[in-house]
Amino acid sequence: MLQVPFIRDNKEAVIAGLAKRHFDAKDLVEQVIVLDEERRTLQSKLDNTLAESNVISKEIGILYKSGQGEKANALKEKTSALKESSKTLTEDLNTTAEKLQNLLYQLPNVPHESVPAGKSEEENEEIFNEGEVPKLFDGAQPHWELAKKYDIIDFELGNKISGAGFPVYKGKGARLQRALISYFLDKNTAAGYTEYQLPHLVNEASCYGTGQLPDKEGQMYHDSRDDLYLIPTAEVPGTNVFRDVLLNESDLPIGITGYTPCFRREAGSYGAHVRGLNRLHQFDKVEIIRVEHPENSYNAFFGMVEHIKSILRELKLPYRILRLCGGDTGFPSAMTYDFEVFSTAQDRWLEISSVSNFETYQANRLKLRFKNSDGKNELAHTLNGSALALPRVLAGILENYQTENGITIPDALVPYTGFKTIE
RNA sequence: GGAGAAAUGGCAGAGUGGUCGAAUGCGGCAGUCUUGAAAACUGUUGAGGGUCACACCUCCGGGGGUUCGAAUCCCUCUUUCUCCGCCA
Repeated sequence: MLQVPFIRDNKEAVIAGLAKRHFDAKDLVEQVIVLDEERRTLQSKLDNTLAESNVISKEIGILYKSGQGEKANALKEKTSALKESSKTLTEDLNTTAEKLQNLLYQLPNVPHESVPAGKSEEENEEIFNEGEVPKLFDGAQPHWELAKKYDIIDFELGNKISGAGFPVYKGKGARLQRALISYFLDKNTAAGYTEYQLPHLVNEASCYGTGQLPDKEGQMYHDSRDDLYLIPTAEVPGTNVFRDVLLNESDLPIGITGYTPCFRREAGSYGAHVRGLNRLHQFDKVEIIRVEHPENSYNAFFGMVEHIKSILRELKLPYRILRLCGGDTGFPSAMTYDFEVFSTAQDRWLEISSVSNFETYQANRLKLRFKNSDGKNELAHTLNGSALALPRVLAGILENYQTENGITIPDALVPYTGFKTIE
């Protein structure tokens, strides 16, 4: 959530910045400023009313103590009018504050100045590309065929047990999943991230904290009986570790990593691109999350990008990095880079990681602050990235490492799988 | 699931109707001392709104109520602890 004083002081810059998303913020921004003024006027009226009644209450106390009950009773009558007006003012204030809040929820983050304008994913820019696309033999297959051929993922069985989008991993497929999780976690902890095991169900406040609510309600599974949400990503419980937290400047930077399953309703998704592992209702992901000093957050961002590069390099997967344009950058993010692995058999790129700097946007909702060197409380910056999402990495491995005699396991994973091929 | 107790500042912990935004201790910050550090001593130190800055207002788990006045009394919800039951 953007901060009102920031909007007030940088009105034109905010509108111009959001225009890069093809988001017309002009009316919203105007309304925010008007409502905020209204809010402050009401607040100060209410404050004055309360101040007056506080003074009278004190007088009454003193009068009673000195035995002047009659005078005290006379004063009591004065307070009833004050009570009435403070009640009305409070109601007005709450209404105004709520309206303002709802407007603020509708404003996405202002993209970083380096983020190019653009409407959709077509305008994302490839900024890096590494790894060799293998020349596959004739008859190479997409991963869903390979999964069946080697009996390592059973989509039909998942259909029976749960429904579409809930695959069952079996034998070496299951082991490979577990290997990837351990491998990613080891890589992340070696890079300084602290491993966390986080809840897979979270409450409403946590969803507001990271911005899943109120916007993306329909994308999450919800247990209405206990009012809990299944996490769509470890970002939600992981970032809410820092909700309502006041840090010391010396605590920064903080990096945590965690493996969780992720649950997404994916309402509205359809078509050939959702086949196999490409899009699932339940999938596994290892996430990295950072809390940073505002001055260092972009260094940290590029550090995360380098870290993910090093993993993909070690797995020897062909990948590219996209700098997302304004229109494709997620609502709360100021800057996002996507990583995509090349799926040779499908002849297309698959997103496997997304690294974002949210600057203060999440921290403002979370109330995540640190005490800066002036002794003032200042909002921290939050960042996160996948390191990495499993299904499409698995798809990439299966497809790119296939041979006529089976699937070769990348060297870096062999210590984790305990086997070198799937045949 | 049943019974009881509790929830106060970064942490611990006093405070049962008015002068309490809240004693005290720890921690943090600044200083004295020291070559430096530690210890000791002195001072300082909650958050939000508001203001150029003050003033002022709000906040003692959340919400509601009683009262001229609530951390303190009442209702309710949530959470934690103890005991019992159940259980991976």
